[in-house]
Amino acid sequence: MSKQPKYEQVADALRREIDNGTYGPGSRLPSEAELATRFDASRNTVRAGLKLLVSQGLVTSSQGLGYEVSKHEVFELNASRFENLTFPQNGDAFSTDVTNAGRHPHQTFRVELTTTPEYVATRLKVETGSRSVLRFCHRFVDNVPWSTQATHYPDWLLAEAPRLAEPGDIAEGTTRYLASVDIEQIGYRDEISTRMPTPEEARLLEVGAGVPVMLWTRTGYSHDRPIRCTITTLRGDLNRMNYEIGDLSGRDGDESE
Amino acid sequence: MSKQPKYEQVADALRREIDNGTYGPGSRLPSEAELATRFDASRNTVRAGLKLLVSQGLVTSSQGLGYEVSKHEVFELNASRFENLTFPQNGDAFSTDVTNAGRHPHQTFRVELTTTPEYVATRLKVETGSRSVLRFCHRFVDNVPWSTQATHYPDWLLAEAPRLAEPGDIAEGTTRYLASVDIEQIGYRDEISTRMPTPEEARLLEVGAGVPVMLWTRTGYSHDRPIRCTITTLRGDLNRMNYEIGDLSGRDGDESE
DNA sequence: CGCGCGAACATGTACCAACAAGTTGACCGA
DNA sequence: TCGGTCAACTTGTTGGTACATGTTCGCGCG
Repeated sequence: MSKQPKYEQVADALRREIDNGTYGPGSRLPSEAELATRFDASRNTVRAGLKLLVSQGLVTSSQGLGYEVSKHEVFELNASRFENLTFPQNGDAFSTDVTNAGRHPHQTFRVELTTTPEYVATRLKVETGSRSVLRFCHRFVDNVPWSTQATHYPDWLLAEAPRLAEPGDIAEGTTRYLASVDIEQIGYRDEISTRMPTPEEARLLEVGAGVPVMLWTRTGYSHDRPIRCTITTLRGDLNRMNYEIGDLSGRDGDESE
Repeated sequence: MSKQPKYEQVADALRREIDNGTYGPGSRLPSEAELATRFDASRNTVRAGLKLLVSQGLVTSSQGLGYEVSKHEVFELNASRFENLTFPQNGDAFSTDVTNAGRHPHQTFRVELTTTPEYVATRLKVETGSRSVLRFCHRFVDNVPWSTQATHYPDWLLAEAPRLAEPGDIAEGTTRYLASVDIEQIGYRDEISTRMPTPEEARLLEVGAGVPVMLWTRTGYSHDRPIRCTITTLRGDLNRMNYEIGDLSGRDGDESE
């Protein structure tokens, strides 16, 4: 019956104990040495089992401290609400949302002129190799890295909206600014995918092994062509995206009664 | 300068060679022994480096065969199109979409009466512990596991739509059937999150380490209350979700000219 | 009192060895 | 020719050792 490798048995036993609350979120697991004794296994074998749990995002490890059971607080992103169509995800909206949730927002901001990456060029319908303005944002909540956001604007747009290329925030928000020069975003297309972070992403978002990232690409359209492409990279363990479509009058029945 | 651990150097070197095409998608990496010689490291160290790449989803390993560079073919899910509101993701739609993409669809199907899980009960606004009909679907494309889908219908709905509890497919699709008994889905709320698969999910979807799953929950509403809750578990490496919101007439400008 | 150093303990890295188990292909016999 | 066996390769599992490095805490010295 012991066809299952020993390190998997270790992982399964610990997973069960995490699930049933023996080790709650935030609590520390016994040390590798203790587990080795308990399971009558070598330290290497126990480490293999723990590595499994780490790669599944259940626990994290830190040198000198031990293994800690992960806790996930999920932040909800309402991606389809009308506010987001008119004022999509500008820095102000982020700060407001986070503050409303009783948390402390923080972000760093940077503007560059770059050659358009192919992924973005396809979506903006501009030539690969053409230039675009990149407005990049690195966001934190309570000093925990939360997401990065890179918005590209095609260079033809600069003739009409030169302030996009200026460094620093646009106080009224980019969408409102664009509307003020008669460029209105009247629709968008979202693409959502997930994968493990690249080393660069792992560094920016400070995620360890076992935490995937969610990639959210929003391409915004004016009446006749794409005007922006925003790529948001979110920590998968901290975010959930919501879309509400159609008539949801029956949604909050228990609250409205 | 060699502060970086050797196994990371191995991983980085191989990652670079995968990125620049030295090892293309589907090709095999040199064996652990060869890499050990090349990097002047022990087999264990090389294995640690390879494990990193595996956990990042870049390569897969199989006993007796070696390491293979992953290839990702992404399947697009259009989640916000109107068809999906009226006929959301029934088996027929899945088969049609996949066949249109020139692939071979396949699915197994099962109907159960279960106690409603808390996650679902919250969304259906029924009491935890109440019963619901679970219609479960395990889907394959070209015999590769693609997704699982579990749709729960609250038990009060059975009085009006008894066929939901019958085993086997509903030929015209569940949404159309519900409409025929005057229960129309007029809106829905989608929630999307991502995480590493549980062992159970890894088994059903045949994903190895390094491939996250995407969780897609759709709660459908009639005019006055939730009528269904669908939880779809998708292989993260094979799927991308799309939402189109607002007016996208400018989207396909190059095609319509 | 406070500061620093070090002991004790945690995980991280790196190596070695041996055997288990899956895959492939060559070889040999019927 | 066909079929089976086996050698030679692959990765998987498990044990061991040693030392590096990060963290905590208490002891002792200034």
